[in-house]
Amino acid sequence: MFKELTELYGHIFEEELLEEINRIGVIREFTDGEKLMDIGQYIKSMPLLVSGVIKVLREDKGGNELLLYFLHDGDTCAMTMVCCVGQIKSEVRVVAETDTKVIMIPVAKMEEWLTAYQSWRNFVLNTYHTRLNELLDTVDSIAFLKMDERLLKYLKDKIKVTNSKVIYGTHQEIAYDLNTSRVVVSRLLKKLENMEKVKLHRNYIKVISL
DNA sequence: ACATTAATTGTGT
DNA sequence: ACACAATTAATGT
Repeated sequence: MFKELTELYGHIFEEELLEEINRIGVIREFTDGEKLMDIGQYIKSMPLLVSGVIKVLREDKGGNELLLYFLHDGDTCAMTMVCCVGQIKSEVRVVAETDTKVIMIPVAKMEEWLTAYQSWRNFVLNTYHTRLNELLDTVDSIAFLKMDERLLKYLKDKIKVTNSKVIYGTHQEIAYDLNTSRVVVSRLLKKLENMEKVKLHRNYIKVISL
């Protein structure tokens, strides 16, 4: 675990802190589709992503899900940090998008480090900042973009976080993330295929260019 | 290898 | 949005 730790976070945290994370943190693995945390839950530890992709979702009264943003290695959940400090219930659902490995840090420690380590404080503030920007981005996209543009953004994001030109999953799953119907997604994807931007297959999509 | 079935994707209204 | 058609993958024989 220490090797992965230094590779990912070595440039951000000082030696001393890395060692403490190594000592305190617990590795946990989640498989595709597994929930790391759900709406209404209290949070007792915060995850540091080591590998894989996680998505953060919001749910409306009707049970419809909406994708807020993706997280990948080197990220952590900004919501978690706020929630655990205030002992507040989670407002979001967090689901493993691919098989994922995380380091769990107990709340108490993460608060302690906040005052003890400059680099930790910066890290927390930084991720909070970038997450907020991501969030504003998706707010914009929902408010101002039409479905076809939202889908495009979704595909781009997914390529970025997974580092792969191939997107696995069904049209239905994409529809859930975007909170629309499967038919709409299928039609738009078909258009993109005709424009030679993607190649469609059952259960996966190859991206040619966006 | 073939037939059957289930799941995913495509299309017209 | 719905219904149905077409296609593909998975499974059993």
